[in-house]
Amino acid sequence: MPRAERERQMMDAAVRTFGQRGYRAASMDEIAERVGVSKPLVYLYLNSKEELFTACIRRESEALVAAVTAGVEPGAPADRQLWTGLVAFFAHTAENPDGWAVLHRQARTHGEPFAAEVTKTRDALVAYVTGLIRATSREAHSAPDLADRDVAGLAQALVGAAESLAAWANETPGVSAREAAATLMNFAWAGLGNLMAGERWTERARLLHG
Amino acid sequence: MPRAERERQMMDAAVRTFGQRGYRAASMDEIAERVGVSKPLVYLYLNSKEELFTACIRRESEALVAAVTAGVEPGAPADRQLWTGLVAFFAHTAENPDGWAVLHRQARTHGEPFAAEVTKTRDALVAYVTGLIRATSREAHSAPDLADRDVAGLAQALVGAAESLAAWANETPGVSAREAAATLMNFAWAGLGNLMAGERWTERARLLHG
Amino acid sequence: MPRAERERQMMDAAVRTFGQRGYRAASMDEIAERVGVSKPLVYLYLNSKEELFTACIRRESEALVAAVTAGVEPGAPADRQLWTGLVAFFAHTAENPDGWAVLHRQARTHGEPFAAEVTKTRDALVAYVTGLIRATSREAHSAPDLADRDVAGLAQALVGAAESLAAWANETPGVSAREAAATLMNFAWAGLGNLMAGERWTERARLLHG
Amino acid sequence: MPRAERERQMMDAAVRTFGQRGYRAASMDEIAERVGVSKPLVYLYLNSKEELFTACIRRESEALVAAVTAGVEPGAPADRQLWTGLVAFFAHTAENPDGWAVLHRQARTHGEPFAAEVTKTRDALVAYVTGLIRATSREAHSAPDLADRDVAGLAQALVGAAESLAAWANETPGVSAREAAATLMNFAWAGLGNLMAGERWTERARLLHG
DNA sequence: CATGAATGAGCTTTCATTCAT
DNA sequence: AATGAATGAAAGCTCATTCAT
Repeated sequence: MPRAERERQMMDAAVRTFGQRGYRAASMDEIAERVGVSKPLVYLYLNSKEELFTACIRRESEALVAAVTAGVEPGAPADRQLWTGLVAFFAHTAENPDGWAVLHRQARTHGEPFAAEVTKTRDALVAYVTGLIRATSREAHSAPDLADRDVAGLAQALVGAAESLAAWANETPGVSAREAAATLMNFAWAGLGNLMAGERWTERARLLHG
Repeated sequence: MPRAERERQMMDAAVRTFGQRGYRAASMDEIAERVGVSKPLVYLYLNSKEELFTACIRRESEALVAAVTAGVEPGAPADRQLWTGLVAFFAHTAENPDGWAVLHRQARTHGEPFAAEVTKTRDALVAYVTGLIRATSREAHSAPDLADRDVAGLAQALVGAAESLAAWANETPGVSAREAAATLMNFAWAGLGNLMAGERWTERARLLHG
Repeated sequence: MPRAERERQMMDAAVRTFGQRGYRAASMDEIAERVGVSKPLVYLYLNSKEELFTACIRRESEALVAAVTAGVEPGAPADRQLWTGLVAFFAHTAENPDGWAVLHRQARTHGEPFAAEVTKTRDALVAYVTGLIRATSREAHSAPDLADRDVAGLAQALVGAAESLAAWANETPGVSAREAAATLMNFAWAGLGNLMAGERWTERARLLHG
Repeated sequence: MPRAERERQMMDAAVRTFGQRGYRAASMDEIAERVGVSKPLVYLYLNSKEELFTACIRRESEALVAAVTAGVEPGAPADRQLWTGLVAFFAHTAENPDGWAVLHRQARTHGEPFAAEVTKTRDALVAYVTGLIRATSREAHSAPDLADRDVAGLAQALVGAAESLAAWANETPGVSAREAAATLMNFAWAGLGNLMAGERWTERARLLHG
């Protein structure tokens, strides 16, 4: 069997094992056994557990970014971009639960150098969402400028909500990617719109019944 | 030194160690050393690594719920309850980063029986938020009823956004609990309000520029 | 509580624990707990696990020898002495299964210095049986003298048979001490008698149908 | 070195170590060191201390049964079968003192699941002896039938006597297997013969001088 | 392209034993 | 007469990693 194919098999097995057991609890024995090869071959191709895990993180990061990117129409309005991006995101996490577990749970839980690796990807997604919010802000030019930190916080909130909904959608039978995306759009978009319009919730005057 | 105090010290050390290293990577040696006692004493008092971790999860869960509960005025309107609850939540996670790491990251990452333990607490918080959304829905009685699953998804999104913002606030210097809470209220409340009013974002007719 | 009484309680608990678990598997914790006292008290009174076990062996040895001795009429004929001694032996082992387990199983299994301790007692019993056989030999003075080693072997066989029957009687419901003793007398006595009479089993000419 | 041979070496070392020290006191370190390999290799091949001990018991059981079986002529008269079986038994235990210690002492002393394992083998031997006694009873058809329990007791006594003589022969220099077997035959056979003939020792009328 | 054989280092856990009171 | 607090030492077991082929 050619090396490239073997490596792919190994990464597949590693993603499943790391995703289900975690970095520490996963054993190289189990990974080798899942592939049906001997452990030395795994070491020959992928050098060490740490490198293997890092490679998994990188591969799954790239796959996630590629999936989301493929789902987005570059020139479309911001809310359309967000919508299609979210649908792609939820579809991808639903199809790759172990890969998503590696990125969202395991990599961030097991310290350096893994956390840094996945943080890069997450920051890229947050930056993309930040850009969408800024773009909206420019489109609705009547609005007062949002401070950088506000935008950053909003993007974090949106991405966190998406992550939470991804887990919820995977656990709840029958929730489709579109449904999860719709839930998030309904939840988020009006809030963003109001912010653009300069309306804010405050302790004194509450927006809803104000 | 009396047993009760030693046990508290041990739990403190355990929360720090588990929070920073993860369940598997944390060693009983390190925990004992942090307390300044020998390992057998840790086992004498807390029985096993698994029980110790479970005890940490339980203690931190109770502390978190207690902090949020203490921050909420029971009779207040839903948005006020959400606001004060969020401030309490962000304040607590900021003051107890390791406890929060144990709950949010480690416990959910290391499989059963730990995940079940923390899921109970998270489900309780989600249920509380669900209740707030339902209460809002009743207050704005003009609105059509939201389906159960919609409410559940919204609550998941809100809790996920809060979790994400907690991490962000802890990493970003100078972000206070009130600021994090305000970001989330602004993000979320108008969206909820629109939903109550029967307005939804759809692919065809977009709310924002509609 | 007076020391003597406490020591007796401790020995009782130790005999039960050692008898059931073995020397290594028995823990001082368990023994102390069975008595309902703290471990330091056990050490204060009995010094160490090794001394405690040795004390158990000695106490149970003495109790066994005392029971058998009490069952024997000194002036009686050899077979009568054997009979009453066996009945006493089987009765004692049935009433003190843990003590018997300490002597027969545990002490001989766990090396020096314990094996030596119990060997002394067993050798005394073997010597006593040897004496009975010699006495019989003198009574039946028509017989040719038995070699020392022959007598020693016979005594070993008899004692081993008794030990085996003790275990069998304890495991088999409804087997009384008298029944066990009768089985052994029937098994052994005629063989001894024939030996006294100079008749031996040989490969060529078999006694039974000879 | 090929695995099969290493495993044999390990079992040899384990039998020696367990036989001399007992199950609990034997350490995997010592066993590994005796073989001249590292501990992990022992675990890789034999899984655990418990499995290793069980494997030792089984191997030694089979070896013992094989030795005795090989020594017996199937069609021969009962006393001849007993004689040759005993010679084989004493020869085997003399050649394998550690294996015999594992079976006779250690396995029966350290509770389940080991006791059950060796009990199976011992019961098989007892059953074989029981068969011999029954066969004798049939050959001497003039005798009244012996009750099942009587036969069982006799077989236990005979096997116990053999076990005791095995230890004695191993400790006493110069006692051959044939000599030990002769001692036991002389001791036992006449007793059995008398029983077949319906003569029993009783408290009142003693056979010997009757 | 691939593996059988092997290990150093580290982990959780247990236990006999002591000290201060 | 008695104990709560504490530990040094060792055991069973696992795992990432390598060497020789």
